[in-house]
Amino acid sequence: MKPSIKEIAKRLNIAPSTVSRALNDKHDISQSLKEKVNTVAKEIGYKKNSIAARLVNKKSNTIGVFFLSREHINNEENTGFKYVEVILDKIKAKNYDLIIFSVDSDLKDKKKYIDICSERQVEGAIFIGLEDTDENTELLRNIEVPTVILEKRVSGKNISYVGSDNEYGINAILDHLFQLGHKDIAFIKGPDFIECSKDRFNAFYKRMNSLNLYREDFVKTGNFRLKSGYSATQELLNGKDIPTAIVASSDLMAIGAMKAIEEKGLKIPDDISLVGYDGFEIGAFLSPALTTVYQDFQTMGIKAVDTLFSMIENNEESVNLVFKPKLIERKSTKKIFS
Amino acid sequence: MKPSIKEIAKRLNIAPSTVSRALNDKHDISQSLKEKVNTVAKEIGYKKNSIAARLVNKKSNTIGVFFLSREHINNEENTGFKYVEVILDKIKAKNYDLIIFSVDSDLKDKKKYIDICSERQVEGAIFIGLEDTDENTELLRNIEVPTVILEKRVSGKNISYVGSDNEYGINAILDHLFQLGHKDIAFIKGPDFIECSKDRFNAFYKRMNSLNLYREDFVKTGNFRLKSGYSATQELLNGKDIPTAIVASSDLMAIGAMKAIEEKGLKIPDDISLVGYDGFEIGAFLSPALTTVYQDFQTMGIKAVDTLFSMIENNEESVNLVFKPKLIERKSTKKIFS
DNA sequence: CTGTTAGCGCCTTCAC
DNA sequence: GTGAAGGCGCTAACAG
Repeated sequence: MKPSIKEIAKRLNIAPSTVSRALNDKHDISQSLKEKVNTVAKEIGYKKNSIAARLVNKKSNTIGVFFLSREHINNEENTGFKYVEVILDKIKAKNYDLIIFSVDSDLKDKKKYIDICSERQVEGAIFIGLEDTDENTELLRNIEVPTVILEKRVSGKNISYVGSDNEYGINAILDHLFQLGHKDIAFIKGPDFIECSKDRFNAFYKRMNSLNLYREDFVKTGNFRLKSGYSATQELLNGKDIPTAIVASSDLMAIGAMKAIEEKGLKIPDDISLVGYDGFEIGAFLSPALTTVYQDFQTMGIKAVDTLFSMIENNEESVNLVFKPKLIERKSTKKIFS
Repeated sequence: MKPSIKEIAKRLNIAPSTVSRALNDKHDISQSLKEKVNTVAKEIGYKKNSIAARLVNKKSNTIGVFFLSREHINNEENTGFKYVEVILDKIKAKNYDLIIFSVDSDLKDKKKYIDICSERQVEGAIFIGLEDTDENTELLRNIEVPTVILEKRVSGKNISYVGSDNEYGINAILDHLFQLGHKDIAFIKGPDFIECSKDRFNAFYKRMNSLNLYREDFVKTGNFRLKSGYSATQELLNGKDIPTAIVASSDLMAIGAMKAIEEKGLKIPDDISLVGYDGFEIGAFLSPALTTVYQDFQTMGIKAVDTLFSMIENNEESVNLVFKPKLIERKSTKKIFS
């Protein structure tokens, strides 16, 4: 049996409530008593039962982090982890606990996200990797606790959105390529069930089509993973015509593309230009160093938590935060001869 | 006010305890009542307060995951995330909640890990990235809840260890290099406060020294990150003698090394052989594809959770699980002319 | 300053 | 089958 507050009370012949107040360092307790209490507490190895405290305080001090879409995109290749990292630190810094929910059983239980939040009494929720196809999305709109959804626009009274301007990013890439004289530009899409992935393709389509440059045979679909970029590029290079530039909607797919291009005996950027998306640090170390669009996941994660807490603590309204990514020109793109 | 069990009881004119039993699908409640209760529960949007339930059940249903050492090694470069991923899924599949603790405030609060576990009433703990320098380690030995520590050997009644045989891995690399005729082998160490990092270096030292091949000027220290591999290699290549092979104790450092080697105008593997460590998928896509030692983080994570639950649920004793990594020969190593 | 009382929301005896 | 009572460990409100 773990020692409780009562045990301390008994030993000191005082009331449990007094012990509680002493332990919580309340003003109305004498210094000497506090010391005595703390001494005994240490002696018998007392540790507060935070579950009990949370029950009476009606405050769970917990944020629920939903880390989804990992059955489709995993580990090294999941940008979600980039958020998780800072989110973790920020939330802990606020002295909140953070409980992570994942697809696996939580979803297979057919538990609605919104119910999970209720049961666990979380005070706020953050969603990473919510997919378009997720049937749970509709229900989410009515969530009662402050919520931030990353990279997917879901409207709701308590829901804030933090995301990146994908159209801006794609246009930055295209501006760059156009400037270098490219017209035959291929695109490696990400999966359709991911909003940012669709956004990127749509931006590409819109711009290219408006310039009468869009060609369907220059579009292949991957899944953000290395291998898929590799195979998509193989298809591309085995087509009738070969593009002068390839835009991959993730850095990892771009790295896959590099391999396919190299195997085909082509040189980057001399024979073909290549652009990635995400701005992973590793891109700078490749040869050639990868031109890409940098997304500041760190800042976005921090802002997500800040937003969440201003909703929780200051009752502020939900907001939409859209960050502009930034083109990083490196060595994988080059002016075309024509 | 969220609806409670009492509310349902009132509406149905029955006792709260009956509602509780109905909701928990106990045997001694009539089917018809159960249905009625569930209907009303749904109507008024009742959600169990798991905090209250946990208090009376004296079961937190929670595993604490301590994800440390992230201030030193972050995001893309932290292999810890590879564990987190599977651990997350496995624990959720067991229907446990998982609360993540991180360095930041948890540690700066000067809270001992062991106290955090007590307060949160976690039923088990997993440590990822525990550093050698962590003053908390000593205290950990006496932890009362079943605990698994990854990649660091800490002995204690309730502590299991899951790790990788680093000496085996390094020897596999050296065997491979010796077979290719290399003798002037350089080593890029990881940081000293990480046990596996030290293990790898020690294994290197031991073997090389026993063969009278060890040279101090062929050893540089990095921090597992890309950049550090890059700079370490620069130093190496600017030395008086140049090694014929470089072993980096992480894939990421090896990738940094590649860049430095290339910049120096040297070719891999013709001028210099390079070996990584970890077996990141990306290594296969580099040019040349990176020879490395593969560690099955996935399996190790799974085993860690399995071990934890056999301690928790079946009261089994703590164990030490050591996995053998596997050399993957790719294109960055080559026979030497001499 | 400290003790008494009551209750957070739920679940488990023990009656009936 | 169902109801009543009590308590998990802690804290807030009110006395004194």
